[in-house]
Amino acid sequence: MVPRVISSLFLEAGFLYLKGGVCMSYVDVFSDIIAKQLNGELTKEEIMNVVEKPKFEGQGDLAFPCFTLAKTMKVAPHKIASDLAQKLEHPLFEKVVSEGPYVNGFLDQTEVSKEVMKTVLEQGRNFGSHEFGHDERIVIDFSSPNIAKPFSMGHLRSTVIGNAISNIAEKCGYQTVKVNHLGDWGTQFGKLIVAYKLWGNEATVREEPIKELLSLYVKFHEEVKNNSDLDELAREWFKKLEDGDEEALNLWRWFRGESLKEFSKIYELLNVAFDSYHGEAFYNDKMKDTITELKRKNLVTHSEGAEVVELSEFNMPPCLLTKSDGATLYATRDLTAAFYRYDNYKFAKSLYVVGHEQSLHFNQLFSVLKKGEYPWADRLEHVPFGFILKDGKKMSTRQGKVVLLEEVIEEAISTARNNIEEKNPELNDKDDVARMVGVGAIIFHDLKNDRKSNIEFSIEDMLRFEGSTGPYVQYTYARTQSILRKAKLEKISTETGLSDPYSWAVIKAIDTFPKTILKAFHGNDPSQIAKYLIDLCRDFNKYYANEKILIDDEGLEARLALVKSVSIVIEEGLNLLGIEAPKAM
RNA sequence: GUCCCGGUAGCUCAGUAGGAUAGAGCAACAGCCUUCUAAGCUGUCGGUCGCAGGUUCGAAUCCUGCUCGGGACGCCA
Repeated sequence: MVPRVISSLFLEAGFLYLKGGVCMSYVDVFSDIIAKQLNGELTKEEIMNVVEKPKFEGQGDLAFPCFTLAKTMKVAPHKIASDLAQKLEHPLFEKVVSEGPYVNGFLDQTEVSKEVMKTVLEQGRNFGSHEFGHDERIVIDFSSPNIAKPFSMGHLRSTVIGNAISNIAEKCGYQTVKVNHLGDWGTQFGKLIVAYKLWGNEATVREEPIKELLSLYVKFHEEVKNNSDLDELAREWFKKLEDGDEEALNLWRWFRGESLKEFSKIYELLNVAFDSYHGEAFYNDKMKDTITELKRKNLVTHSEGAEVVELSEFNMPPCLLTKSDGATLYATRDLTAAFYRYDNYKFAKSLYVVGHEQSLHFNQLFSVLKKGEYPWADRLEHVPFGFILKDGKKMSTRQGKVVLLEEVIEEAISTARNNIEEKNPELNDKDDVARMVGVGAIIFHDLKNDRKSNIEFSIEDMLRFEGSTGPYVQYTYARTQSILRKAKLEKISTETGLSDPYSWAVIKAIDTFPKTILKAFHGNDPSQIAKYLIDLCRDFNKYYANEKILIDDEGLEARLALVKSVSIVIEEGLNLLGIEAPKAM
């Protein structure tokens, strides 16, 4: 077995246990004592491979299935399990029993809970952090809205997914470069300039820039149906823009500035910041070099007046670099950006958080770089996500079918505000908390499901604050804070453990946090953390409902240690998703 | 036509290096606040895991075919 597999298994095991300076996992211990009884029938590693979590409550904490053993030993699996279980014992295990073909191990809850809480309280916010990133750089291209178009629900996905992936990467020891690759160049500006010159006027645009520019854009697409000359005109104006025509450039600068002002309001609400706003226009004067470079590598051929890179060996259509009129294309700009980013950041990974409808485009992009044999070509990765659908169909800017993110956020905040007035009118900082909760609801709603699946737009779902939602997690956090305030303890000791079934579920959940972060990182999948938080909160709320915490007895400190541990993990988990945790709500 | 996603409870979705009796939330119904925040907790109802084969001791999970929905497929981004 290769070392990487062993180390990943080791991390997967969870339950890290320190004794005598040797880091042991509970899976490790369990597998070890089984291996010793099997006299070489299976190695410890093979056993670790199949050890799993029992399916049902009351079946213990670790399970070893005996099916494969039954084959080689030619003995019925339940017989093997019961023989084996009788011989297994270890101080960390309260008992080991067989159930059908499984050997189930029960951990000593008092000892393990003490260990877990101690680790969390000592490490605090660093609990769950990893160091394998070694400060290498990951470039993340995300959000990337189009100038002169409204910030739609679709851009929200890229923004919150990219932001969360960035936080998770940092938690794993990487440095991140967050790039907002603004859609501030392209034929759409030709269209917009034409539309503005034909039907627009300055005063209206100044008053409500995004709204007016959008309606001009929509009008262009309506008119072009009856007048195909408009398309040609738009192409000409874009060409002028690329050639540095003053009138075109001035309009472009104006539209871009107004758009950025609007976007920054949204980023402020979402609490997202970028390291670079180099959009497509930034690469305008660098594209000649790209084409020269690709020609130097003999990659460029001519086809129907256009310059392309043939990709038939990758079973893909060719990648177009220039149109027959000489103007560049989307792919040219993305290639240029890839070169620029590698030269400037020497990234270990470069991610593109962009909708899955662009999968072909990115595959072409990566294939061009592979064909050019750039050694870093395989460090680029497309992180696709599904659409936000309206009535089962993709929303289209061209037809004006968009839902504006800012309006949705405002509505979420005011709903949160109403809830506060109703449920907790004495609360301080109502506006601030309402903002955290409203925005948290929207971000969580977007992140809780697999990013690849399409989402049917539903304002009702987004404004739901009960069940598997952001506010549910935030509420659970507020509960922990309320208890800790009332307890008035300066330092919580972890000299005693816990052994009731409700706290045990919480302890086991806390313990899987580091592993959940690994899973989220490797899959570029923030939903792992969202789902984890829901599970943790459910376990904690059950504990809260069934065990009285603030009783002055010998178990008080252990219970408070649990509450404190939970609060640390929830806060950190929410922050990784880009959500704030209110102290009260 | 080719390629890429997806089909699990009425709705929204978890669940894949194959494992025990398929899980949540919402909705519906029934309970729990003189006791740590009821944005919570508990219970009831609810499923031929799209269809058909195959591999296996064992398949929602792996393979093949089919079907349905969405998307992409040279001068848009």
